[in-house]
Amino acid sequence: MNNPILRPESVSQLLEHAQELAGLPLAALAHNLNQPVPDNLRRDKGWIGQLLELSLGASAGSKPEQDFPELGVELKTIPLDAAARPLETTFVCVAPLLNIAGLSWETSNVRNKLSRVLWIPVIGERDMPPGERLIGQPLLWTPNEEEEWLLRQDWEEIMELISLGRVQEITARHGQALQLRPKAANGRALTDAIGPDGNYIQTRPRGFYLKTSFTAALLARHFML
DNA sequence: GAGTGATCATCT
DNA sequence: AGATGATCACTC
Repeated sequence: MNNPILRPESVSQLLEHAQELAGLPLAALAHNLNQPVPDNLRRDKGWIGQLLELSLGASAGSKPEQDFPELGVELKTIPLDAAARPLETTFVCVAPLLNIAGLSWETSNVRNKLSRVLWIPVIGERDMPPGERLIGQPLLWTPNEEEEWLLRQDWEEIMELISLGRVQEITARHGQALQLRPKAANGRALTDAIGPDGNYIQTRPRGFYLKTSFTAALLARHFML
């Protein structure tokens, strides 16, 4: 077992730690870290992600930054079924709905977060107890030209609609790789956005998510090599 | 409320 | 069965 708590000093060290976890059931990792193991994720949706953050020494917190800012790496766990297909979309970051005039893809939060991602697959069906799910081989990924092009097209299209006051028209069907969906504590959570007439409206906070077809493809591209 | 970690619950 | 829209826990 690698040393928890210590922050990795280099990307290679981080990757080594992640590789040492491969094959381990989540319950074993949790026990080593003195963490409770829930029977299901219904009330602990972030349990797996937070367990891996703790194990790999990621900075906890709610700052809109990468998990390892000094390394330029974002950590993401991704649930896979037995066929290595993603069971869920991947949350990237919240979407700005106001003051977006000067934003560009190059400086966007989406591009920053996805510029380098350490993917930690977690294998297990939805009905499998979290503790029994297995940690898979990690993948350090940077979007290739085609992937970045796709992400950029989607981001620009979605952001244009938002800037035009059409956020309420955007559904999860927009975009090939990236999609916009609600991201909130519940349906009563509201925030300001631009309305159809250029005025302010109240709407649900939104987040950018990677579609499963995109993450499935990027995982396949690497693991089939 | 806004951000982090995400999966749940329901509809098609 | 897979995707969409809704929701859970926690921190600040």
